[in-house]
Amino acid sequence: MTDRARRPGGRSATVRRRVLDATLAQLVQHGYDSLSIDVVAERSGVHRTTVYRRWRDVGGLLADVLNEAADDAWLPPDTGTLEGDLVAVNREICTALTDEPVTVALIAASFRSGQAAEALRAFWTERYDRCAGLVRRAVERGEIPAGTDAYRLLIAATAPLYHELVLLRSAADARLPEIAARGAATAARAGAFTTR
Amino acid sequence: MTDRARRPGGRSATVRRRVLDATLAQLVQHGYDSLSIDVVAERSGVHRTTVYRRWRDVGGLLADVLNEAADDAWLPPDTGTLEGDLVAVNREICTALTDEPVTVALIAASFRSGQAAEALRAFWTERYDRCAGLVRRAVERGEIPAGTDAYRLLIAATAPLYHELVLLRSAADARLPEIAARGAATAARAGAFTTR
DNA sequence: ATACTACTGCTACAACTGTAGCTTTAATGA
DNA sequence: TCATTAAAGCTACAGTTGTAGCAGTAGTAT
Repeated sequence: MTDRARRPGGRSATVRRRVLDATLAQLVQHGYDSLSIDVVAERSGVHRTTVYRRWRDVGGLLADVLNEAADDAWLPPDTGTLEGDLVAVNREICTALTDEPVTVALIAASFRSGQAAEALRAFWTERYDRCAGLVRRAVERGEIPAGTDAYRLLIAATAPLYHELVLLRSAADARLPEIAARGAATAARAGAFTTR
Repeated sequence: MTDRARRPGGRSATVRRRVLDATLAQLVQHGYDSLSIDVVAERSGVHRTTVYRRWRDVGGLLADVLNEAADDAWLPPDTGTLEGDLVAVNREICTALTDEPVTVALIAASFRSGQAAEALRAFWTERYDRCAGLVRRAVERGEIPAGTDAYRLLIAATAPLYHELVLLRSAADARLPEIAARGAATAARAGAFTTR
């Protein structure tokens, strides 16, 4: 890991690039079930044993893909109201869960790979941290009481989406983002997420 | 499946019993990662090929275990208030997710096995259906407006638990059931889950 | 009793997964 | 340019997973 930084254009770096590209391409084209070290190795032209050594399993591959993708400048939207912000965030989550295969694949992999579980946890923690500003703005506007626990509120707003789309696998209802956001915003206004 | 009913004490039935017992025992003792057709076959004394034929994969085994377990007389608690009922339900979910290995194992398996996914979906649908009575009582008491969508309310109350304990794998906070239930109940009282 | 049917047991095999040990190659630094 | 070193490539192998085809056996019906 540290060596890749020391030799940015070196062989290790190109190998990593080829392998991660192959992983994502395979995932997009043939789905999570088709992902295996052997397939990715073949597709990338990198030898099996090399992939096994550096990434250990499919979860490791996906974790690396996610770590790279997480390294962006994403910030939660600012629509002017708490509920509007939450709806916007939920719409993005909805898209990620229905259109992007990486997210669901990583959730699946997280049950079989410690690396994937850790990468996913880190990713979500970071995103929820960035969303804390959204809650702060709502407090400053006086929409919700000071002392509102940002994390609890954000979980309440987003968890129903994961529950329905990932665990229950219900048909994706387009109103889901609004309903979940409205519920959480309503509860927050009534002070249900204040810590003290 | 239908034949097992026709020959209740027959060889097929005893084979099924031995295999399901072995599956559950293995799961409890050594965890989900240790579950494989071969291990279960060895442990049950039933031949590998038989288990492969009848259950196909680990997801099939777990699905059968769950189907059997789901066939009980469970009813949601009646504490006299909506929030009390939701807290009680959440406490049960919390126990199931932290103490009982079957639930989490089935969630994990549901990403790799259609049978497991379907069994889980059916299980949850049934439980949410049974919980609808809890919402109806709250409406009759005048706690929440008529027209409240029971399913949405129940999802809002329970989803944060699954999100934190299964997906985020945060440390189990004992206050989680209360917080999630309070949020959903508060939103419901304010009419956030009414359909019309 | 006996034939019939459904299911289990058995053997063998093919494919996939993961690792060990060694050789070769490429990047680095003197 | 050349020695050093880290990482990639290669071969071979062991273990696991899943399947096909056939033989044997328990339950059912006449």
